[in-house]
Amino acid sequence: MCRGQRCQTSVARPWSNVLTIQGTNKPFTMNLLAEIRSRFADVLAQYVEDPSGLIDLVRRSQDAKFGDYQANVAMPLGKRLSRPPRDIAAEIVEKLEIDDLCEQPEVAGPGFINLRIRDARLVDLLTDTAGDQRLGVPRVEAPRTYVVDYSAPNVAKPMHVGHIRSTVIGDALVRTLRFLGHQVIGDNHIGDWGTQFGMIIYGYRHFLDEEAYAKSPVRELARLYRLVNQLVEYHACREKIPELKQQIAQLQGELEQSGAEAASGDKKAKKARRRLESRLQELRDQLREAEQKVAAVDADPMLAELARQHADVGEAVLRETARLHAGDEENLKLWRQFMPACLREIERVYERLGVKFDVTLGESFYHDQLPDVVADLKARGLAVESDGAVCIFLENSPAPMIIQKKDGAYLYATTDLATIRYRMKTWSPDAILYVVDHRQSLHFEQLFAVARKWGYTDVELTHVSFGTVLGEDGRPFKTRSGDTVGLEGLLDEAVRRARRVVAANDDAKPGGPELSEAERDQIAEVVGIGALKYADLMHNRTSDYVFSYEKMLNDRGDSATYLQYAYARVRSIFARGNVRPEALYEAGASLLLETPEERGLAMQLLRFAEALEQMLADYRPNVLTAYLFELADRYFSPFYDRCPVLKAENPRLRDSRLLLCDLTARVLKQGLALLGIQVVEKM
RNA sequence: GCGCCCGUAGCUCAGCCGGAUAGAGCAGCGGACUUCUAAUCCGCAGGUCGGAGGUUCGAAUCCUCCCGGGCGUGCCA
Repeated sequence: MCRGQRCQTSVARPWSNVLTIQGTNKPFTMNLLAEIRSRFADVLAQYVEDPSGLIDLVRRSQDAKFGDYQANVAMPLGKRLSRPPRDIAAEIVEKLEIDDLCEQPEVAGPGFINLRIRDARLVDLLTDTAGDQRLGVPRVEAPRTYVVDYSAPNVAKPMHVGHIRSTVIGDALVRTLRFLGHQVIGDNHIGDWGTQFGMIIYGYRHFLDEEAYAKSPVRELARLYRLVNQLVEYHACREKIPELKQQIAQLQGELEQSGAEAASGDKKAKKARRRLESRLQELRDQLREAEQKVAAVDADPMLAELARQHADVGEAVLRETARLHAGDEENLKLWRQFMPACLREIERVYERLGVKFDVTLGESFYHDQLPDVVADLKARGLAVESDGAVCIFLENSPAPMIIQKKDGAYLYATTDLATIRYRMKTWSPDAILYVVDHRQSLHFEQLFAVARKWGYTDVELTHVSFGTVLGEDGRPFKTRSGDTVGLEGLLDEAVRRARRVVAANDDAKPGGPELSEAERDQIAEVVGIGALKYADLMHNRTSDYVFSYEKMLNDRGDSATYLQYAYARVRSIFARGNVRPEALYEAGASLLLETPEERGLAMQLLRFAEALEQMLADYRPNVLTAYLFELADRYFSPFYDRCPVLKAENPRLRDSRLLLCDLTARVLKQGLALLGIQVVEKM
């Protein structure tokens, strides 16, 4: 495994067996918000039949001056019961049995109920949290079985930046679901049966450099893929260019005609004109791209000659692919020969990213099940032939789902259906999550609808969609020919930048550098990879993702680096003070929450479970990154700034603050771990 | 044409099944290192939440229309 992981060996361990919990015997795990909500549910049941809708209105307060939690239930109730909301609020407060947990609730404004957790309770709860390996995060009462379908690259093609999102988001979901006690099967549904193998097979037959292949099969296969792909594109582009030019000319003509109408000020004409213009621009971009690809080959005499000799390479590649699918022995043999190298290639990237799958069942795995899937759907009357293709027509769907082409070939819809059937039969999951970009939302809508009709009604099927990877120009990211931003290159760049910053920071330390070269390397790996992942996870996944080195490798502000640094600073307090966290617990250190900073930090630490629950409610890792950043920035920073730890006024206060430090470190570490991001003890 | 998504500070974004004064980061300005790591902290400035209506005690959030952008839409994945 990568070097980064070894950095953590001396990290604080949980020590739940050391701590004696005072005042309670129940095994402690508590989601504070959930507890408060359940108290309210009891009271609300007296007002409405089903309080579940109202219960969401019990939530965390935005501002400390409104207490820790607030219930906004009185206003809608007032409406429903035609009574003054403030009266209802007062009545609810009267009936509420929450005295053990909170101060006397206050009614404010139009009927807000503000709750402040009792300091003594806060101390108890946090003491329990400190003694808990799981940091107060309960295991779910009813564990579910999840299949998470993520990453899914096409093997035999180099992985690029577009693969980051699915991989990183999926990994975070898998880790977090598992931490909460669910059973999770992480499945990498790789593309291992597509046209790219036709390309490689063709390349292998015509352009193989045997010496290079013997030396590094992966590299040679990648070269063959790129070469054949370039030739195929060359011919395709050459064919397309006249067409494009004609379309452009035609559009220009239309545009000139529409000019007069638009000038008349008619709104519709103007709009139509704008649409024409943008379509024209699109075509021009396509033309420019095609011309560039052609020019790149023409400029290289060797390539140009190859292109001339292999004029029908596009057709030939499809033929090789079809032969593979038809079970041709020769091609199958080559496929089997290539696959291990291809798998090793992606595995190397996953290892570096620290991502592990439980199963890797790609398209090829389902290949021989496809005829039966189509036959079954036909037999049930779900699928019918139309224009020679086998289609499934759905209500409210703009197009049918095609599961077999008129030439007999299957499509990825077919594979996806076979995959659902296999997963249901094999694991009987309660939920299948597809971490796939949002451009495929129609496909999943149809897929899920068909699955329901097919009889799989008892499973949650969710498309965990995410935004498109955009280039710096704001256009959808595309690999420029010959200038691919490979994923590995990106990782290298991230680590290289991190290495520079690590070194600079270490050199600038007042007492002189503290890190060896090897340590610097380890830290750079953890920091670089962490920055990359965090940049992705911190955004709402539904937003488009603008690819930018600057942003992805951000090491300041709201970034993984900031959190890792916060962790290292906390840990350095223990190093500097020569304190083992375990010793605090053995000595029975207790908490004192006397300043707003200490209380605020304590409260935030207690909310870890809430953050995780909220993250999983919509499968949104950015909820957790936001929680962690808030913990470090809004709560820990002021504490660190104003509450001296090692130089606290007295030993009791010092120990209390050390406990807060330890908890902060553990929550940061655990939270980042759930995001697939590591920490280091020193940076 | 139809469908889905988006429009919030100069830039990048959070907040969106209605809640109290709309938040961060970056960039800008001003401060803080003989002090538990300055990859830091403290402070200042910055907004008609694309526009117009509507729903109501309350709208960035829900509804309608409009403007602007992206994506998808019968034989790619």
